[in-house]
Amino acid sequence: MKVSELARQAGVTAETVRHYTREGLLTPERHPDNGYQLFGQQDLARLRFIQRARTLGFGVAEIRDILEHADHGDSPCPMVRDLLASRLPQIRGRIAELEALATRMEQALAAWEEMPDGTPDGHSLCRLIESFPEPLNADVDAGKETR
Amino acid sequence: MKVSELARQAGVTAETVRHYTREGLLTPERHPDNGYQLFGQQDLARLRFIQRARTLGFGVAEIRDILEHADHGDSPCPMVRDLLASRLPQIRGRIAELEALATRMEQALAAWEEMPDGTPDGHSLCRLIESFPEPLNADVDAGKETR
DNA sequence: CCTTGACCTTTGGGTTACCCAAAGGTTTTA
DNA sequence: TAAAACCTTTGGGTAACCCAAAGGTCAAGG
Repeated sequence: MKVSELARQAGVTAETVRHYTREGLLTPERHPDNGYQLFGQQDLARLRFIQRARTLGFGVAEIRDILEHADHGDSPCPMVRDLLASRLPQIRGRIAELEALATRMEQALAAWEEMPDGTPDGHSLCRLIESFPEPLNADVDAGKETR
Repeated sequence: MKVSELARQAGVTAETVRHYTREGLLTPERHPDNGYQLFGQQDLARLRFIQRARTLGFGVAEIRDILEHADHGDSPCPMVRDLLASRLPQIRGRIAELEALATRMEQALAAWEEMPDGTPDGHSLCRLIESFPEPLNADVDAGKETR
């Protein structure tokens, strides 16, 4: 099957399939005449594996490593477990950060009630923001997600 | 003061200051002789404002808009509140996703106990991952953070 | 006075997981 | 047979910085 067909069967976009192919997670054959990429059932299984792994928080590069191990006949499971174990606390930490962020946002919105808009006067831009505790030189990137 | 001085006083890297300057959040003067960027107390206040705003989840582009409003004498507060209000549910949603991710990871680690490593055999790469429910064509990007 | 080391500048590339547009070849279908 | 639908590769964009390179500037010590 061709790119779009595989993509549809797995429920992803053709671009995503091409991306995984570029990254070496999928290695389709080429139709000798037109150069089209040809995928088989194996590739579909692989792609579904990739999706599950993504669901578990693995990155594309990590999944490539896992697949390469498996392709070499080595069990990737120990690696998988280690990655999972080391990543989990990071995720928990991230959750705590976002929780704190949400709390700060709620506080700001609540404070809004009893705070006038006030045109910026050179001393203040927006008290809503300025009345917050200083980041105090710590890790200040709690906001903004890539997704 | 120069870049590094400002950066140190605010507790960020010089690169970050340069980044904000490139993005137009900071507009230092230039020393006529050597072209060095010169920042004043105002810039320090501005940078601290930026830090607080980042803490509240605002993006650099948004902060630039906020600053521009203020610079034009308009109160940015209404904008700030709207941004906060619209972003909050997204953050909550993100937290729920990560919570689900952490739970899946814990399930996987727990399942590890009673599952042999098993060399990949063509039918299975790593049951630890494969025994998970299919993403079922939904939004499959719950993992991986940029930070 | 001059050398070093610390600091400044700009430019350009990397990070993550894709998305999207463009230009051009192929296949399918009406 | 011509248009619609799909394929290919290349290159640029996203968010918020980090880092290296090449080269100019400045403060202090010998």
